[in-house]
Amino acid sequence: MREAAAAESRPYHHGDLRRALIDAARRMLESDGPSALSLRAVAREAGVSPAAPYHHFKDKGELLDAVAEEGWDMLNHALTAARAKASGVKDKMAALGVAYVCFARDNPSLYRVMYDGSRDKEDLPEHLKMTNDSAYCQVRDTLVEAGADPGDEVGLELATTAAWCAAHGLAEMASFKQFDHLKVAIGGEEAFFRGVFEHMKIFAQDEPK
Amino acid sequence: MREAAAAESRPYHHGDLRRALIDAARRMLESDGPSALSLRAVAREAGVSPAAPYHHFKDKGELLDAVAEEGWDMLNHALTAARAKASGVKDKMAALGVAYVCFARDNPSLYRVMYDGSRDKEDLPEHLKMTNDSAYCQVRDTLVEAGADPGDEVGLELATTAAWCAAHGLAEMASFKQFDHLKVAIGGEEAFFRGVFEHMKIFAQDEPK
DNA sequence: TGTACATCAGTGAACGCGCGTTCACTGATGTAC
DNA sequence: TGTACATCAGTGAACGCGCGTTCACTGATGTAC
Repeated sequence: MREAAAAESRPYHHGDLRRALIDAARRMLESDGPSALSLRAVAREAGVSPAAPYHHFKDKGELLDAVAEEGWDMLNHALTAARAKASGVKDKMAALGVAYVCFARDNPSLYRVMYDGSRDKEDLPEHLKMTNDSAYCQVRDTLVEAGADPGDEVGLELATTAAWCAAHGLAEMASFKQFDHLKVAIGGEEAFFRGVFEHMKIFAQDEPK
Repeated sequence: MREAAAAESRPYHHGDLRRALIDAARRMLESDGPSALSLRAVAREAGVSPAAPYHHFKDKGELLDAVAEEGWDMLNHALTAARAKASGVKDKMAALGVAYVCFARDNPSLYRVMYDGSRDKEDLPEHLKMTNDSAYCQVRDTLVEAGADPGDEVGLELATTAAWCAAHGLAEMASFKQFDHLKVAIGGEEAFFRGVFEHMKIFAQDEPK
């Protein structure tokens, strides 16, 4: 229906099929989940023949990579916004954490594709650490602002990693029904996120109360 | 080869095909990854016709569930052992965390199947919370031993969730090459795990140093 | 103890399916002269 | 400004593949008498 209508009005040359394919992929992703993301289905959704994508992507993997990269960009922007909006230095880390988890909640399948792609390569995208406004660097810089010692490289990397792991862990867990009653008891989903982060000191041994 | 040999000596009735199928699945899982886990491939690996598994499992999902459940059992045992072995109360939480991450490192694909099954149902297995020696309960009880207030139900659940998320996050991250240099700098993988956990207080706001 | 028979747990062929990818093709576009 | 031609970006049919599942079947087992 939708595709047929698009096909009628579309000229032989699409204009920006690459863009259209990525958009189609993201649309399908959030409506049908990652397992429904076949190259053929994406072409179908974009109203184009199964062979057309090969003029823009070497193979299915390359399309997935493009989708994932857009996801990382979106995540960066979400964190930038959260960081800018947070009032005090003290609040910034929690704000980053909540923004991270909200991103995953709002784009669950995209989030999955981002990490699946990385897992296959056994490495996160390079630009995560290299680019200055990358998500990783924003967490690290915020930690420094909050008082972490920028001279202690290993310590800082560990802390950044710890924050990232915590956020990722919650991001993956938060969608389980198991926690619904907790969210209610606490007064909302964001409060739940903050509540979890507040307890993240539990593994610490060096600062007994 | 292997299957052929097995087929020669095997009688018409297998004896315990259910067990053999789960074993075959786990073998394939760790050698070829979760995406290679088709019902047909499992039957092949077990040296049996593609239709045979249907006498023991309703469908592919039921086999996967059985595999996942075995995974949860193994995780429970790993945590029990770690908890028993840890010397002081203070060390137990870290020991649990490290044991959790090591389990995921040693059984990466099984770990994946455990959570994938849960994600589809949007809920973790029921027995995770119900059974007394479940992984979840062990974390919770250890927190109480370490001084958490068992009367504050919500707080305790939050803390347990926080610990679980932290461990899960690290478990998924730890396999990325990105962290190899950190592991070296710190002096080993386990030290890296402990180092990350030690920084897990970073989201805390209520206890400024 | 022997036998008829129901039941259980396999077989192997077949079903339809959607997939990723390739191929020879053709319509549209842009550029050199 | 007009035209020949190379290049680009589509088409649609076809390839081989492995999948989950079903089916009619058969060999092995166990049980009632």
